[in-house]
Amino acid sequence: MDEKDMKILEILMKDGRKSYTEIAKILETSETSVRKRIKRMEEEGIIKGYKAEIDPAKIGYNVVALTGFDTNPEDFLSVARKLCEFEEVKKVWTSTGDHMIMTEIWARDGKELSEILFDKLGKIKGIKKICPAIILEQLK
Amino acid sequence: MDEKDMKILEILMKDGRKSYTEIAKILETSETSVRKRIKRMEEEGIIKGYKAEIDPAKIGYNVVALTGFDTNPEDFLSVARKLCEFEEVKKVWTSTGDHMIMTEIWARDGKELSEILFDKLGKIKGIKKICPAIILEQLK
DNA sequence: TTTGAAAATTGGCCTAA
DNA sequence: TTAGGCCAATTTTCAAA
Repeated sequence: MDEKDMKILEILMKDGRKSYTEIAKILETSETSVRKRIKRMEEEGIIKGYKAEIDPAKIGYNVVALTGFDTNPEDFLSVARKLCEFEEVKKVWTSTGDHMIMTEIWARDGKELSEILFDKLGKIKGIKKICPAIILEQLK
Repeated sequence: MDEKDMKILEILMKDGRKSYTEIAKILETSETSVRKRIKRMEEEGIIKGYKAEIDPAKIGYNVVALTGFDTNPEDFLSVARKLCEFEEVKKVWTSTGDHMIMTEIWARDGKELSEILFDKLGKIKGIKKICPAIILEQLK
């Protein structure tokens, strides 16, 4: 990890499809150098992958909620792992603060969110409290 | 937006660098069809962009915090916009729930997080309360 | 670092539904 | 009018020298 690696990452964080050639042009180096650095960073897990960013509302997911889950301490990890298995649950973090588990959940509308939270996820053993915060807008 | 578009999106959400050719092979269709659909979805803003996913800890950002901000109602939007300007603030959402503004903030260590939150961001006019939750692990 | 072949991208033009 | 087939030119990728 040097200066050059860092610059490559900055570029790829903004545009994950930028070609090796273009990156090389920006850094004033060779395509080979850039490619080998990226390959290495992928292998080392520095670059975990590449994702297309989708606008959920434009494909019918009009309700996205940051949702905290509180659990009994002993069920904490099993609940977190279980949450990962659901397609609707796009992100799962364990964290300090108000809630031990934080998630991002996509739903088509409020009714569907309610079903996901309270019918599907609410049945997971060990959950004591569900705290949804509906996202109004993603500014960044 | 039909079935085929949806399948393309699912693939690109998992691997944003997959080539048109490969996607076409998976869907058993032509490269042209895939390419034109992706172009259209990019133009319509369904696909907002492509991003490399970086492991923050592996590049020295050992402390990532989901941080809620409370503001006076009249300063709400200006604070949210201001937060977007900081390099350390990777994501900004406005939301219902406990906090009107939620963010994801990267720092090298606890000391740096403290400086970012209370020296830099804390000075933004209108902020009433800062509620950081340090991420222990991103499971999904 | 350079070189060259294979693969992917891109644009234009065309047809069919 | 739109989705997609076809072809040709260019660019990118990737491995070997």
